[in-house]
Amino acid sequence: MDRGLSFLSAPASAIPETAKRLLGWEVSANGVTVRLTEVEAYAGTGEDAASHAHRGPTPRTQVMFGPAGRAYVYFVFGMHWCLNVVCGPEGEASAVLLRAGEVIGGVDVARERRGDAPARELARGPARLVKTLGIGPDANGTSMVDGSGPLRLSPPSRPVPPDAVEAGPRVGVAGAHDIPWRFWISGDPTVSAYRRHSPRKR
DNA sequence: GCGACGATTTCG
DNA sequence: GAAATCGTCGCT
Repeated sequence: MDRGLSFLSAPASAIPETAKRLLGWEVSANGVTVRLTEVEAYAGTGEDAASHAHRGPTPRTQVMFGPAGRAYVYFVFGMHWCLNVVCGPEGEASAVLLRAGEVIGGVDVARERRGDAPARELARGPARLVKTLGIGPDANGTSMVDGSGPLRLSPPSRPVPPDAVEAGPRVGVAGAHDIPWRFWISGDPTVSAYRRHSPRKR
């Protein structure tokens, strides 16, 4: 893996650092380019109660155990899709959830998919980001780094200074509130709002 | 086979 | 605050 992407394959224990380094990277698909402003790190089996891979591999999480640089796309709440970049060595599950970004290319195309929304809200939230990119379940398991799939991950046009990165608890997770594995660019208007997990009513 | 529960968004 | 809406996974 070239183009400065080798850090994606770092050991799963380094997943928070890997997530941080993805801020400012650009994701392109179907005519839209998004600059990542908010991400979350998820570790593998037994290490992270909030990770889909926490209890070991399942049919859904198979791709998380594969090589780094592939897309892990999952369905949530009966209506939304979310996109992760699979990280770590093959066999170890870890991934970075792409939570939000700034649309820096193809704003008109993004608007067609998202409807009339302020520019900063086009990719503000993981499901909105997926919709803006025009991808879906077909992208699950495809490479984001070799051009063979609809997605392409590229280095930042502008670097993000390390001191511009803030960290906090992940959004909407049921447990592991003590783990500050959500990272975002400080003060960026495209970063989504923090919401704590809300249990369903009986 | 069944049922509880989401790494969310949108509307009221 | 609460609904919408359905695939997944563990088994109450």
